[in-house]
Amino acid sequence: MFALVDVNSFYASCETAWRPDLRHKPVVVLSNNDGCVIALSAEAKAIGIKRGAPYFEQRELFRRHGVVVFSSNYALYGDMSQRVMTTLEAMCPRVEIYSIDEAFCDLIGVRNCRDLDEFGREIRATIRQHTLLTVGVGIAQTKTLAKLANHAAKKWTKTGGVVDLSNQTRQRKLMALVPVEDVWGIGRRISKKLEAMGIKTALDLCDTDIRFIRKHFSVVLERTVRELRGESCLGLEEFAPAKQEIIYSRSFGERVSDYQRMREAVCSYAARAAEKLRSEHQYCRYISTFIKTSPYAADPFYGNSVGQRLLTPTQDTRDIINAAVRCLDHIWRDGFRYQKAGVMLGDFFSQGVAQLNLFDDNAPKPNSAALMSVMDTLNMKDGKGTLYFAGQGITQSWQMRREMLSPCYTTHLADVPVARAN
DNA sequence: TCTGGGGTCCTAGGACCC
DNA sequence: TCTGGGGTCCTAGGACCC
Repeated sequence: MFALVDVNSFYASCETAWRPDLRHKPVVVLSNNDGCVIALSAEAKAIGIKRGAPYFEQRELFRRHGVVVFSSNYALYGDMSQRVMTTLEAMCPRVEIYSIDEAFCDLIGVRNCRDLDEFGREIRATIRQHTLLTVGVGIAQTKTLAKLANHAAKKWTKTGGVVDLSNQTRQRKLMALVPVEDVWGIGRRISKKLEAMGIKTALDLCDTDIRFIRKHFSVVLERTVRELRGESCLGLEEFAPAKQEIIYSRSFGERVSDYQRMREAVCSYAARAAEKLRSEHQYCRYISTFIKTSPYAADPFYGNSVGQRLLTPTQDTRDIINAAVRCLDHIWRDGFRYQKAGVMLGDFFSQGVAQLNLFDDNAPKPNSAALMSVMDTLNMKDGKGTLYFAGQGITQSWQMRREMLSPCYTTHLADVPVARAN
């Protein structure tokens, strides 16, 4: 038995938790670079603002309705997330953190001594008490059904935010009401195809012959159908498997047209990616760089990527910057207004030296581990960027926009204003 | 003027081997 | 007239998730 617990309007709720004056007001949070809307409070949803819509298109609507707008503040959301997960881990024997705002809980054991619905309500009350955040709880035999139950808990307020869907008659009753595109694992493309086949509700999908699904779709959808029928195919993954790749990419605050500035950005992104790699205790052998212009702009599109395989796995920022810049030099073209770049690391090893190679012009550097550890320690201590490489540049005019950033209430207390004039 | 970022899994197709 | 079969590995691209 699984419970899916997720926070309502997570990013927006993190912002209002620290601003009681904003309760019951329409609040939205923007993506990086203040690009589009990624989170909305209930009041903002009621106005008809859409998730994913570009900010600049809706600015007028926001102004008319007095919508309060925030840039995303991941330092705050990450810390609030940890508080929610810690509470869950104290209440449930096994927890899988599925994303920044949701977790699956294993209810085996709990089921023997507690009423599940009542337990769900206790989770909800405790998290609210600890964090001021409100969660929805869905309970069922499979992850996909638990997701469905959670969906129902959010949609129908009279459930009080908790739905126990372990009863099969209730499962079928609910599935008949849920459009197939709302099922976990069914995206836009597959729901279109299913609807064209006359499969419109979750119940239609549940009752479709498994051989038919297998013939027209992949094993992924087959699993979803089995899970809707109560056959558990996806287990609880309490310990996250090691990552297979690490990506660092950002849109630029303003378009980049000259090579020097692009090189600065790529060096910085490479350094960030290398930092993440070391925090995962991994070494990589594959490094790639991509750059692209805006797909929405009227001017001709250019996007390209190229990768390079090293002879020896590394976690040294200098190696990674070198490789990323060599890749950039392969794909750079003058005369475009670039919107975004990124650096990807792959082909991971848990130890550095696989085998020393006679022909490696990029051989392991002496004292590399000590140098990297000094850099990481310094940079962790006082936010980011105390110590950096010359190639990353000083002015960094390509940095992303975050014009409506809230204070990092829980992690950098010095930033929090005592009183706010407004 | 202005449209996010970071991941995973699966499949098809090509290269290569015997 | 007629030109095999089976396997692995790798990569790119599609689809999905939050």
